[in-house]
Amino acid sequence: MMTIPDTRPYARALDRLKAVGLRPTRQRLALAKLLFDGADRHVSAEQLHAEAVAAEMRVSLATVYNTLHQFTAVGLLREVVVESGRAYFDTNTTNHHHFYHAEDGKLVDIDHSRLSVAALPEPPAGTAIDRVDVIIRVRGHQS
Amino acid sequence: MMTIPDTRPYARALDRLKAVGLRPTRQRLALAKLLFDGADRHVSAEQLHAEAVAAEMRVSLATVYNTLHQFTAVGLLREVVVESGRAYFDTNTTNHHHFYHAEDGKLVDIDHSRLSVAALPEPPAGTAIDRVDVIIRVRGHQS
DNA sequence: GTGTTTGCAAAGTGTTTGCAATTTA
DNA sequence: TAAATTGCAAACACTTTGCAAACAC
Repeated sequence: MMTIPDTRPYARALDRLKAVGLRPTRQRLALAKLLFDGADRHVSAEQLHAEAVAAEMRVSLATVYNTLHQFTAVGLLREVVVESGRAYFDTNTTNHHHFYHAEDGKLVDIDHSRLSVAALPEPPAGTAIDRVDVIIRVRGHQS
Repeated sequence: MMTIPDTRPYARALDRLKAVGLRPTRQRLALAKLLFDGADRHVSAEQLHAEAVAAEMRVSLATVYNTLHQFTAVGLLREVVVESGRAYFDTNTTNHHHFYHAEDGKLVDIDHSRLSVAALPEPPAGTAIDRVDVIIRVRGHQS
């Protein structure tokens, strides 16, 4: 089955923004396009900003931060914490987990169906489970 | 069964340092005492520094950072990443997991035996699993 | 027009580093 | 005395904020 290429380059990004009720500003459209047109991805603010600059989209780093947080707040992105000192955002907002390769800062999704966390213990008194994150830290093999 | 109180307040800390081959300086002894004399705990550098200052132990924040990393390097501590922007260190170095309560920054251990991660998927080509971290994020109930 | 969003530069947070002075073995 | 360790202050990396100008509706 083939996909017909979209002739209006920002159409998809526009739809996404409309769907969540965020004003489709030039900057938000540009970032949404980078993030959502294509396969799922994991980005840091600096990375995304660099890409936007490389693609001649004029966006400030402050706006990239704001936008990533707004997108996260409305459920378009999910924040992944793997390293203190750098925030990653994941375009895959379904229930899933991650491999993390610290040496090169790369994340790889693990579908929820491929890993099961059995028998969750009772949370501390007065609290309820919000979400379960599994991070499998990996390293380059040595044989 | 009762424990006889230790009359030499730094004896345990001293033994720990000797065991891993770190010079027992005044600062390291003080921090080891705060960390290891008592139940397992989770601390950030700022927290530990504040405690040391409160206990009249003269230690600079830079030394607290250095010491936490040295202790981690020799296996006396384990770093727990739950929040970008703040590093936590855990005195429990056994294989276990965590509840994390973001609102008050508190961690609670989950013994390895109380939670099982079944059927780990194959790591990406060229990598091997280093360690598996499960973080269960919790929030104060609303009924 | 009115309220929202942006970009800049400044401020903030947590952490690391260079190096002279101090301490340990 | 030689080598390791400390503390300070400066530097750092990443992130957030205040506010005037620009933009969307």
